[in-house]
Amino acid sequence: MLGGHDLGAAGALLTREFFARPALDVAHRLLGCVLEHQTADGLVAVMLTEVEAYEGSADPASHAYRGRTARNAVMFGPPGHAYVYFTYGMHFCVNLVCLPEGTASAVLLRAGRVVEGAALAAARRAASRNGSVAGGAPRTVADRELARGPARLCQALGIDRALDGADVCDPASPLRVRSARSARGGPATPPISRGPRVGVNSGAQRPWRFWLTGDPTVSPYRPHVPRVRPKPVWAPDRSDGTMQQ
DNA sequence: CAGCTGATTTCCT
DNA sequence: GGAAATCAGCTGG
Repeated sequence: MLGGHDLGAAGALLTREFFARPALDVAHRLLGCVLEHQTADGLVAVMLTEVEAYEGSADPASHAYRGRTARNAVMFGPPGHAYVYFTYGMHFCVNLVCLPEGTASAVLLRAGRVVEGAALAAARRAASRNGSVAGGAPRTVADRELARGPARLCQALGIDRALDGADVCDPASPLRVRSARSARGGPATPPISRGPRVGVNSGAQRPWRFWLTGDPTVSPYRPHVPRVRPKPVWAPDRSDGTMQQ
């Protein structure tokens, strides 16, 4: 939707105060809010449908559990900034920092519904697949799959480490968050479900994942499963008893 | 749909 | 050196 005039229901930017509270509090309030990223290619916006709260020093599943590092430094900074990290050698995930400077809680943005820039989002998602499709029909990405999962959400929005530390409360920032549209004939508070966080080991019993009940863009739940030994084999005996690696 | 596996690199013990 | 806040492709039921 292009903003012609009087989008009365268009959400205002979330304030610093909104984020200056515990992550558990911020998490469920973020559901229904809109994350948007403006780039030279255009604007992509998603309505958040799934989030997870991470406490800092008190939460063994948090990246900040063992203190400040180069990677997680932004989490210890002021609220309302994006903490973007790189994982599994290929994926980015984005969090929004909570609580005052000095503490390190944050909310992981796990999924959303694309509400603007769907064509650009789909192009980014498809491009990450194969770059160019030779001869065959390009695989299309279903609308509901565009931002279904934390790494997919970052792909659809074009988020990477360059946005680590971005202030999402600043109107001049390329990455911003708008409040949920107030009820205009709709329910003021949609039904929210909660359950254990995805893919975490320590602290898996804490039900700190929140999502919009029944929303098709919410990612499927996967419990944490440690991978088995990757290389049980070694080079045949060469009589010197040495092994590679 | 459930389940398994490879990809790929950064960070920390 | 190993695990990681993941995803896509493939197999089999």
